[in-house]
Amino acid sequence: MRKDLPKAYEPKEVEAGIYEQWEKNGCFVGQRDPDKKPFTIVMPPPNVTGQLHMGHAMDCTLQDILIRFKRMEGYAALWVPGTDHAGIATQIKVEEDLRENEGKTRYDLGREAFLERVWAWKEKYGSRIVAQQKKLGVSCDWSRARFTMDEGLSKAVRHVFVSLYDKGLIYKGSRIINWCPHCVTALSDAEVEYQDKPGHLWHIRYPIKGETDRWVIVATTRPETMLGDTGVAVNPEDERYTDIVGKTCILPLVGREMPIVADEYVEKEFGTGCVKMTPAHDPNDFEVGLRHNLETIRVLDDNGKVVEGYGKYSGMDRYAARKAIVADLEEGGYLVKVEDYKHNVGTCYRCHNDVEPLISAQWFVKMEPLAKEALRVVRDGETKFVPDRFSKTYINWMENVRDWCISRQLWWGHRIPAWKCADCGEYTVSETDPTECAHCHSKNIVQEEDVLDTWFSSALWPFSTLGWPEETEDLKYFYPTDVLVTGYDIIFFWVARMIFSGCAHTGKAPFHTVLIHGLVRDEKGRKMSKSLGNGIDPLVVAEEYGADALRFNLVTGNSPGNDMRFIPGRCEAMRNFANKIWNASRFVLMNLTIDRCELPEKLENEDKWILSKLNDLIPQMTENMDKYELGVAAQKIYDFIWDDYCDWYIEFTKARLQGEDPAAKEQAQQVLCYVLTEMLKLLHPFMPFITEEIYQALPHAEGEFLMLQRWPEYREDLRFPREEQAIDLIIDATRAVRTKRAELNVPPSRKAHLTIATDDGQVFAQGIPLLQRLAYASGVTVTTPDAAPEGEKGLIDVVTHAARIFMPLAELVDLAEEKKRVEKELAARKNELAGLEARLSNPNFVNKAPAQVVDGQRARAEELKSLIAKLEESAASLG
RNA sequence: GGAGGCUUAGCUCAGCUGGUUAGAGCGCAUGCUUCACACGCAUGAGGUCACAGGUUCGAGUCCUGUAGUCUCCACCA
Repeated sequence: MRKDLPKAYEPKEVEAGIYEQWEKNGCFVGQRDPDKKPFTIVMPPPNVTGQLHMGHAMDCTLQDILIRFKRMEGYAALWVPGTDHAGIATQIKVEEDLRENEGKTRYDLGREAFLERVWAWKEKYGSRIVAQQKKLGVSCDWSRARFTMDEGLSKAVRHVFVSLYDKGLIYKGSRIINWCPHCVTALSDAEVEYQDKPGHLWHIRYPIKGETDRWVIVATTRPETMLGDTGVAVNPEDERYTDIVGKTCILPLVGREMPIVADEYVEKEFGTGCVKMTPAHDPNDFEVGLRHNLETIRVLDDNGKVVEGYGKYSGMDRYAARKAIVADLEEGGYLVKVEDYKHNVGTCYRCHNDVEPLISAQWFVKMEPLAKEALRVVRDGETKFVPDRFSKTYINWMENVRDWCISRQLWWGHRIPAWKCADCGEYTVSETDPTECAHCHSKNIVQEEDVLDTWFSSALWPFSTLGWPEETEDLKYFYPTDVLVTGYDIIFFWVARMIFSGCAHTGKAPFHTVLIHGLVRDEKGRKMSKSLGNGIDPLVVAEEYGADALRFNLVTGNSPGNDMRFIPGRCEAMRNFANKIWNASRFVLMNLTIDRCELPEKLENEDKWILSKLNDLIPQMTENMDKYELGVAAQKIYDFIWDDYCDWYIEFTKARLQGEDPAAKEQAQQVLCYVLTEMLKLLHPFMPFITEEIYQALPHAEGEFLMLQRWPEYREDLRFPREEQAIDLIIDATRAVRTKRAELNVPPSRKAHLTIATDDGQVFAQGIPLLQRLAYASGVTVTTPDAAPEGEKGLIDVVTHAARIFMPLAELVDLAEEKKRVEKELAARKNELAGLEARLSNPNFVNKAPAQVVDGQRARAEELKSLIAKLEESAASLG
């Protein structure tokens, strides 16, 4: 047993070693056990090339707390970790690296060689995030770690693709999609971020064919797209334009003849009421175009440059083209006016360049049939969001969900398992690579170049990681999983897609609870971001204050689903808390002569007091944990350890520990040790390192780990309400004495004899050793109220509801001031009592309020009466 | 345009299904080398719980409205 703990807790010295011990002893491994209930969490897989940031730290901490709690509760707990290949993000990083260091593009290398580079990159950085997670103490089962592009997971992806395709739920179609010309790929709707940007509204004249000096004036924010205009639309109700509907106008600079059509989509009030139609580059125009048979002419290529066939504009970047076109329009007299105009522009969530809507052939998942079941499980409560409000967010999105564009023009990812036949033009979609066209048996087939959206594979994460589509033992035992913990920012990207995927492919919702947390912001409330440079590295914090302090900070002081500000000062407070526990334990160990921690036969009042309070705490914490109120539970154990155990109980035991009675000494040690051990268990999910370290120093069975101990349970035999009250009286008295002494500036060294006049003589008599130490008493006399040393010279008294306590400190007191103070207190108490009595005499209150509340108020009224009586006596004695 | 959050002590935030005297951490003030801890101990100051109504015996908590603030979704050229 180690007793020579250093004076201050040094997390750096212990954390790594403890983690290694846990890992070496297989503490994290999820064991299928038919006698136990499973509890499963799958970790949201971080980006394989990413760094651990504060958001991950919070996410991991919450999961670790849950899984450690459930493990201690006796569940067969499994936490599956892993990483995500993160298509665009990773590919961009490698491409950047390639450009910077070798001046090459991915095309210079070719697909195969480029992918080798990405895999190398993955190997290099993939392990970094794992190492970082370990520093935080995460207790996941590393033997089951998965990567989204593992063989097994890739099989699952392929299986799902084929199955959806066969059901007609995956199709390839030409649609307006969001295109990022910088990343050169399609984006799903969810990957577009809208930003308010200042721009202009250009009013342009389009001459009407066959008429002189007549034209329509259209307003646009994107003049360069006019090259692709194939019509002009007005509102059918708009009387200004009824006569021109059906006529033809001529596109300036290009000379194209285009119809003027009437469509409800156009709003009369906006701009001029005439809208140029560019079906190939605007989703709304595309829809209008379909209704009126407008041509679809693409004028921008994949890189955002004007396509061939437009003279000098061809080859220009879209912004250069805009400039040139506006200049030419002005010169030709077509430009009527330019207004400043602020509008919302879609930008790429990766590179933040403007998204270019354009028509393109992409693969889609048909969402409507899939959304149905995904909605049902949430509406019916089979899957619950915590906090509940996020289910509204989810339902609202799912009800309005649009088809999911799943193809990405990237190389890094799961390549779409579809082969196009050069002869018949049909697709062959298959789980194994086909050698011939399934339709015409031609050998002339080519696989699609594109890969799948990253989220296509993450959507399968809860079951693909457990071996699906194979019927593995893990899948049978651990699936469906229990809780999914993630930030609200990826409810649509990820949670929603896991839910419908789970329902569609396994027939079950993948988890019953989604625990949503907020973002971690900086001290000023700003999002932590690379560009702002305000990110705080969790590992730096863990290094300085300890992983436990960081974890505790991340789960307390905010409520679920709300963003939290990361205040470094709070970490310091949590570090101090860790140190407090450390020193309390050091105190216990220094005084420990026993080698087993069992409750003694004989218990003093103060022992019963702490045991009773601990006993109360247990079911409360368990309930909080069950309701995912982790911060509340953490706060409760914090308060118990600091306020009850350290501030009072340890002080209480000193009388015995430093006394002469060996039996009393041992008895105090046993209770100290017992309560400490139980506290460590309750704190362990939150602060795993320090609790384990201390546990290892305390008497315990050889080779056992705290993390595998059972979560404490409520014990009927440790309920001591009477003793709890008794000690509360002693604490009240102690406080009253201390307050008075502080008011009078009496130094602790100046002890004073206390005379306590009380009806609870026995309680106070038993408390004499405690009072002596804590209330700076040189001696204590307990008498009845009749025998109070009223009016005796040199005595001043303080009052609690149970006692008047006389101290020989009168010479320090300004009697007039003292009288004022007592009278002020008296007035306040009388006021309070009056309020209470009014309530208690109200039949409505007495009849309607729960008995418990009424009794409580009656008891308080009695207390007040008793206090007032004593205060009156005290005031009287002051003359 | 639609939805949701937030507004409680100087600062950052708790406050579960309405129920005694609204809490914490930090900061502040005063005192303390009390033999676990100055990363500490003791004591204290500091709040008309954004505002206005309503429901109720009782509202920081529930309802309605107002103001400020933040976020998400949709997006009109």
